[in-house]
Amino acid sequence: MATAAAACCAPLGSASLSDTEAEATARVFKALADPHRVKIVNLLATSPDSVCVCEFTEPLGLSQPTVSHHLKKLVAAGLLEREQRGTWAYYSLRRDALGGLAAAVDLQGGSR
Amino acid sequence: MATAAAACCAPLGSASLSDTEAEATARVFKALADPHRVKIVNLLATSPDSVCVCEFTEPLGLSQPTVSHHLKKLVAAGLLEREQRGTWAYYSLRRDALGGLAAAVDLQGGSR
DNA sequence: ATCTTGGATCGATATTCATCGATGCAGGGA
DNA sequence: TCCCTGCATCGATGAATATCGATCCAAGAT
Repeated sequence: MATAAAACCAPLGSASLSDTEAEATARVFKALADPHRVKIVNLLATSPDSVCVCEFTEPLGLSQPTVSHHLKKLVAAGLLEREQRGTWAYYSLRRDALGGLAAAVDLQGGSR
Repeated sequence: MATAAAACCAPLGSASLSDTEAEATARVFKALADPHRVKIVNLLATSPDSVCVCEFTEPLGLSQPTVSHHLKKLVAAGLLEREQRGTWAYYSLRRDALGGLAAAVDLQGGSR
């Protein structure tokens, strides 16, 4: 049985995916189905510390409300974590969730 | 360095993702950002042979044009392969592409 | 208390997308 | 040749989404 896959979504190679499982899996993919959100994840993946909202707007070339919108979607998908420090909001990558997604996509380890 | 990641898209953990790379990666995720397409991939992943279009409509509960629409998106993303056999069109899973995606998502192997 | 600043929410808008009926098209009989 | 069948494309429609300006709220600082 897979280990981290349950932390994210059902593996693509599982015997028979229920409609609910397919929806849950699609929801995680949908969170990553935007270039800006891919870049957010990439920025967080390459940063050792959490990053505050104000540091995203410039590399993304987006307004602050739009950045908040994308961050909210990634948090809702379980891929990011939010932490408030005084006036600032810091976001960090949930690397276990990303690992779970990788396991769910991998047909070799995730299912068979 | 990663091996199969290039066959799909740039890894999420790469040093610095360009806008073009982020778009390419998001495009693959977008192909899987639909419950019906997730189920199509799951059906193909659990089937040893390729599957013809007519076999998808019933388990998906979709009309034939809609199924063709989804299949076309998955082929365009490089995840499926199409083969014509007489009157029928058979689709199969490109398991190497899915493996490449898994490698791109995996922060351990894909980038570090 | 007032001002400033960071960030979330709201409202509006333009674009993308999923879905299906109708149609077109190619291949295989009869 | 004509019909039938499987599949792709077209056109239309309703829903979801990305984006931003304006606004609101909370937390410090003066």
